Amino acid sequence: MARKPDEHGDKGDDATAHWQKRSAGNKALTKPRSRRGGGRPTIADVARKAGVGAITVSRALRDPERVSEDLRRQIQAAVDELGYVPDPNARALASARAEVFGVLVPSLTNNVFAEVVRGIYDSLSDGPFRVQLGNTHYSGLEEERLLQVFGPQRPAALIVAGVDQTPTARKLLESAGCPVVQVMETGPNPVDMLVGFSHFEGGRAATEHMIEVGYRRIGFIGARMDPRSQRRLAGYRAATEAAGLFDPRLVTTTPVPSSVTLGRELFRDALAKMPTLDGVFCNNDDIALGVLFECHRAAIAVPKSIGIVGFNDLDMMQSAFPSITSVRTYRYEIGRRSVAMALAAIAGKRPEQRVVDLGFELIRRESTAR
Amino acid sequence: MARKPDEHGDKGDDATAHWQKRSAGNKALTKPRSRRGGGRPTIADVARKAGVGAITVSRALRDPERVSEDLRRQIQAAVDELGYVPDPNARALASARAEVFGVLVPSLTNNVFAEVVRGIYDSLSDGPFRVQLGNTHYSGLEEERLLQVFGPQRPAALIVAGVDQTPTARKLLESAGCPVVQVMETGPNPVDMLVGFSHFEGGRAATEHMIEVGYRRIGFIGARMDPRSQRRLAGYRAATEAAGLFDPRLVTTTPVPSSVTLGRELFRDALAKMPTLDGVFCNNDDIALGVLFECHRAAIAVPKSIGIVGFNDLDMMQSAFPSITSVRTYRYEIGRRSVAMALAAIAGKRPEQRVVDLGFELIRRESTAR
DNA sequence: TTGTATGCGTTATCAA
DNA sequence: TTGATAACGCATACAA
Repeated sequence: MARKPDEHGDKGDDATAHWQKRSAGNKALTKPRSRRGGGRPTIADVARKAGVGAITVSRALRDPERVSEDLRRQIQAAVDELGYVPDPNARALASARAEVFGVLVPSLTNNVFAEVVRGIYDSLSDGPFRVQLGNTHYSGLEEERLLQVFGPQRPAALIVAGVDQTPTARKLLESAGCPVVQVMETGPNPVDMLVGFSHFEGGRAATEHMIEVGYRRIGFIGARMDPRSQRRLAGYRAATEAAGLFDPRLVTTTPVPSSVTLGRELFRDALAKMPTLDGVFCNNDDIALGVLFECHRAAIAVPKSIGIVGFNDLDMMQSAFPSITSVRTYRYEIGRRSVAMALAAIAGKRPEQRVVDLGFELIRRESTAR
Repeated sequence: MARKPDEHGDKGDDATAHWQKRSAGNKALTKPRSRRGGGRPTIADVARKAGVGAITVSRALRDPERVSEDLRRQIQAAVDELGYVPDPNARALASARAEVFGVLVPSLTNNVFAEVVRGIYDSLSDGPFRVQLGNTHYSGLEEERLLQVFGPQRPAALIVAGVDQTPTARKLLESAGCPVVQVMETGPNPVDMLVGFSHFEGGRAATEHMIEVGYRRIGFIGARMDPRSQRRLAGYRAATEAAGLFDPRLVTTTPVPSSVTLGRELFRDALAKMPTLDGVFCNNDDIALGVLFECHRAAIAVPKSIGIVGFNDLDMMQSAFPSITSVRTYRYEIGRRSVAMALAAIAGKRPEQRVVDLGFELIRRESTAR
């Protein structure tokens, strides 16, 4: 039952848009009273009304402490009456610094980064800072390009996902002239500040858990395989090798973007390649869910015949049947923390810890309850 | 197995950040050579190097047609050599128009809006426009506040989710002085332009399908219940009433944000309230998945004992076991289309159709295969 | 604590 | 087609 109506226009409206109408009668107003159509009040208007200098208004708005009680009140009254709002562009131009946080993430729809971004937004919604969000599509080149676009804007801070910037990107970050926070990972050489956790350790902990509860032919299934997934795989490998359980044929990966459906397919592949498989550590929760569904469909008992572990601990992991063991990470908190650190740096109080590891937690559930 | 390492600072680094170092030796350079530390090349530098006026450089960059072949080449050479990039803030100030799309969505993590946003970003990544994203948290007041913040920036266009703006918000949109596109819904009185689909018809189609295949005690389960969900519910009600099947006790809703876990709980509630339930139309796919999991857990046969229909058709619907019937919507395409319409309006070619209905499609799957 | 002069980098206006 | 001049709205530097 598809419903895709023909597109229909409005009844004959003239070609002029509502928002263009205003430019109609403005022709011969002789007075060179600004090119702007809007005629929004400026700081000068406020100053005049309050009977003070423009700079005093500017100060009263940005740093009330530095203006006497009296004037502050007069100015506030004038501001309210006129409905004055500072022009962020003029402000940025004059101060050589925009009240903007540049944020670069590899994906907008991947829930993991969406959570980080949400944390950033929530932390910034109070203050004067806007957010300039960029989608790198998991591409280093895109990242470079976006950094080049962000630069001229003179952002107040930069928050970027990951620690694997290209040399060019890294150089751009270092010369950005503002605090930089790398998020979602830990690593040895932060450009400036860093908040995240160890994907390697997360992968290792997940795998060790499976070994501990008795799984012996544990596969790794991973999609997209970005640097973070590579590190989870490395953690998996470290754990299986330590237990003498590693076998390259147990590893199934693809650069294809992750999805539940892909999880099903990869699991089928893995099983075909390695019929004795008795457990899988998945790249992420979508893949894990796909594995679970495929097990249902193929009537493979979970956790008895196959154990499953995911990564990130999305809400659905706890509700799945059986519920799925996963590595819980603190994405929202990472977003919040990154802003807090940047804000501190902007305020001149650089945080003592430039590297913050928020850790993770393995949540054991039915999918590995042997 | 939690791993939450103590936070550790860097080895004693002085309090000065890398990005502040540069301000060190700039003290007595006597020459009032700009307050800016960076000393990035300006349009004047390019003009000098190319031996032309600044305004010609400006024109050559924005509208090459209006500059002679010769000068254009010289200017381009100078630009490349100097690595000149226009300052967006200065540009915005001088032209009274920022190359920014303001985008307002109720949630950053809800996949539905994330897809719309992704469509918007992908459509805008080529051109000069930046995106200013705002999260309204499903609140009309937040929306007003964000609109007030966006206004002074003089955005080139505004894209907002939904058609239920408060009167104040609507006024702000109308007086924004730029094209406005409302997305995700259809409706009678667009502020300017509109692209979406009918949630009412989607809800009705889903319900009619369930009736058609033989379900008789069909419940509605809905979380969050934003205006779009309300319309889906209205569609459900229209269909059940038309068939003489409506009963208020079949409806289970909550303002609580949606999640898979919540889906399980609401389904339990619904079943307790109405043990004869034989099908549920869910608000969205997360809820539907929760219902499915709860059915598994309670050993309720799907689709035999209970039929399930979701909304939006996320990828996991096709992979679930059994696969879940859902109403497919075109979020990404809505995002792209909204940008295309805004861009056309900016270019002075307002699209003939100011209202675009992208429709939906009911995807029948195992969860309703009676 | 407050004000004056000036600059920020770019584009609109108008004339050539 | 090109250019000189004057905004654009605000903040810095410095003086009062």
